[in-house]
Amino acid sequence: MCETSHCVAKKKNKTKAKTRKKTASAVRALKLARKPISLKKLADRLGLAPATVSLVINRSSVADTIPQATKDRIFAAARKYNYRPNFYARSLRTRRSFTIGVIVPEVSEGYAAAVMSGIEEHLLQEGYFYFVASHRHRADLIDEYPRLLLDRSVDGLIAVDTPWNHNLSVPVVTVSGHNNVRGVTNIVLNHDRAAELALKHLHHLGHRKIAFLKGQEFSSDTEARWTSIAKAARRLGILIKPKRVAQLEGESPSPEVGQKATKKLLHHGSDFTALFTFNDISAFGAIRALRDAGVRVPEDVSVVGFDDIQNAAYQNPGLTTVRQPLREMGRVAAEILLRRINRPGSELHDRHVVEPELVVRETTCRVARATGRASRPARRRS
Amino acid sequence: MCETSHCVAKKKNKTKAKTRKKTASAVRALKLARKPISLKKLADRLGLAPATVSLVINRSSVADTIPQATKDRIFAAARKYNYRPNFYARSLRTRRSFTIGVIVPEVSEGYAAAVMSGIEEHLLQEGYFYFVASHRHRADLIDEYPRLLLDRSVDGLIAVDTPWNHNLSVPVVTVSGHNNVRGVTNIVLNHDRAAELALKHLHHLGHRKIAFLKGQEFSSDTEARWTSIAKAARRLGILIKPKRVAQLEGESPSPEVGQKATKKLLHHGSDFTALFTFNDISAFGAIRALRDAGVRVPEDVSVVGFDDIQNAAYQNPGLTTVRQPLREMGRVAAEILLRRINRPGSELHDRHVVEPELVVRETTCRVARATGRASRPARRRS
DNA sequence: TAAGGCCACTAAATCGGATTAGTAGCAACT
DNA sequence: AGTTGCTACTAATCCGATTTAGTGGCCTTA
Repeated sequence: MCETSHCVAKKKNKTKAKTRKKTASAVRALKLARKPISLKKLADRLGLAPATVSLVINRSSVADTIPQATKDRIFAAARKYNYRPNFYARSLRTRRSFTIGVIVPEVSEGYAAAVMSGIEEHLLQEGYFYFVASHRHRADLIDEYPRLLLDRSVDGLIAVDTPWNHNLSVPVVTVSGHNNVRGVTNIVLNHDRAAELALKHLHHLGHRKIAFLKGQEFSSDTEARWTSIAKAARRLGILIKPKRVAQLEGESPSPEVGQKATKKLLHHGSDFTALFTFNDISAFGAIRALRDAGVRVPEDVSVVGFDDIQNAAYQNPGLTTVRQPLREMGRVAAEILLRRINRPGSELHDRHVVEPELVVRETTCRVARATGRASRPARRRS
Repeated sequence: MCETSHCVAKKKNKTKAKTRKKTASAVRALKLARKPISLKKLADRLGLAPATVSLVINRSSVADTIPQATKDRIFAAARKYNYRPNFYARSLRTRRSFTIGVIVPEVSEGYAAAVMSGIEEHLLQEGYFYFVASHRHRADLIDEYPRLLLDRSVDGLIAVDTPWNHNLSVPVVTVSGHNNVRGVTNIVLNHDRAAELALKHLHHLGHRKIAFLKGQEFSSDTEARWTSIAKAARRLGILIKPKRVAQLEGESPSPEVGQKATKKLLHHGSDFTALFTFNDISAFGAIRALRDAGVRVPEDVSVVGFDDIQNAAYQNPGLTTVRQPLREMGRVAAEILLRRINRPGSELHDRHVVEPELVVRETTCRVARATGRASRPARRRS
């Protein structure tokens, strides 16, 4: 099957090379492309049975005894008439679609986009295509899309940052899903390590009063991340005061949610010298809120983000953040999924852990010596 | 056909509601979902012919004379056995896939992601799914993907920011494509207006020495944008010195390319009080380069970006930029495409123009009075 | 010369629906 | 009594491949 698609791809390239030379044949090829020739007609032209042509083109072992001369004739004709197998007919028969479904909260947002990029890289290279469905955290869509995708006979599913409790008939891999559903492979970050990296960094810089932006309820990373933070904090002797914790609220993938949460923190007179946010996007908003309140970053408050999305590096100041290897997570997800699709028997790990990395830029610095609490009482504008 | 998918969707919802109540039936539904029942078997159970069931389920007008009682029986059975039509069988017969292909340079980049988000919004709501293929500016992939997608029997194609000279057998809509291929609808920004907005703004602020970051060769907007800028500059009496123009180079979708180009500008001793970049991403890089060279933004050099991607507003300082309604462009592209697919006869406009909007934030300000040239001779670090 | 084996294919079933032309049965009308 | 018309369906073909179980012809070998 895989061979088939390769073969087709090759054929096409040759056709292309040819059409480039002659305009006349290019036009013909174009016309033919309009209404592709069917296997049956191709066989007719060749004076062979469809079965023979099919076997040869698919390099089936049944065709081993067919002389090379005939095979060549068949390939030549396929090229000449620009034969392209009808995908639906083939899928109908083989019950394989070489298509997978990808479910994300929102395409236009850095996190999912980066993961998708990794997914795509592996998938397209293996001859698969993928459907994207973004649910924008709407419960009904989270429920419906898996079915809709299944209706489309996807060979497998990848759910990114999406709660998952379906038990489907096709292999499923989740990225940062934290539900334990049997048969689902989870690609997850080592959150313990991530929390440790961030908090150790802040601790080294002298920070003790650390505030947190906790993720939205619906984000599947929120719980795991928070548990890890609590653990790491305890280990380092950092006290997490409820007053210094704000939860992100709202489904918008924009920095505003971080800005709002931070405003709330400031409003409640919480004092802190550092802020560890749930993701980079909310860090951007947080920095904006801090600046608006006359708090300097990092002189008054250090900020550590999470994810290291595209332009975290190009914020001003450059954002210190915990990098998730998002692209890699996507790629690994695709790899594992394809392996499970193509080797159904193979043993199945229910999680694959990837490691975070601390990227120190310019939003963190040593806590101000004099007071030990750099943040002045928040003075909110407007 | 459309009705069909609606019908199926509705049916599913009901099933769902039911399964929620009883766990037993939920399990059964699940088991059935594993190996969906076929139309033929369903018809057998009903003691009817497959044709009848098909006609009723698809609400064909041929079934008008069938008594409601029978129809109800059929729907009830479909629900009970969780009948879901095989998508490939159906597509094979009807030659409609309710799938379209979207070709973008790179998914994980703000521009394409925003457009995709708009595309998706309309598409999914109309019962379509879409394949994404990102070519990363590789010529071979730009050439190959349309064919590959066509092999998958997509009903139409949307090409985002991608040069296009294919003449395909399905409707095609491009977003910011600037090639004139017959039968292809182009969604384009009013670049004349965009250039005018940006330059007038800078002109009003007293800027006369304006530098430009021109887009990469491969970006399909580059030419049109540049032509518009030249026109607008002439009208405003702004002289465009070649020394003040740098072209973005490299295929990376990261701010680095803007940073590099700006460094070059500074390195060549170009003096300017404002910089108009090709897009926001490169503006981020440019600001970084300026700051690294000890040039303050906006006090020494004003910067205007282009696109208004997600966190342009959350840069520090907030980026003044020309907004493209990217989401809307995607949505319109999808709308036009579906219209062309579903009403092949309808008249076909070869372009649809959308309007830009200037978003003034904090990277532009009045040119320094004293000298009329705010930028100090560039002193590069490292 | 009968049996066996190989070569080069092919016939036919199948995947799961959509669709068109038709038909059996009955009532109403002329 | 025959025709028409309607109701309620169905038979059969088709979409375009894949795949299994052959098959006819020729060459060996015992």
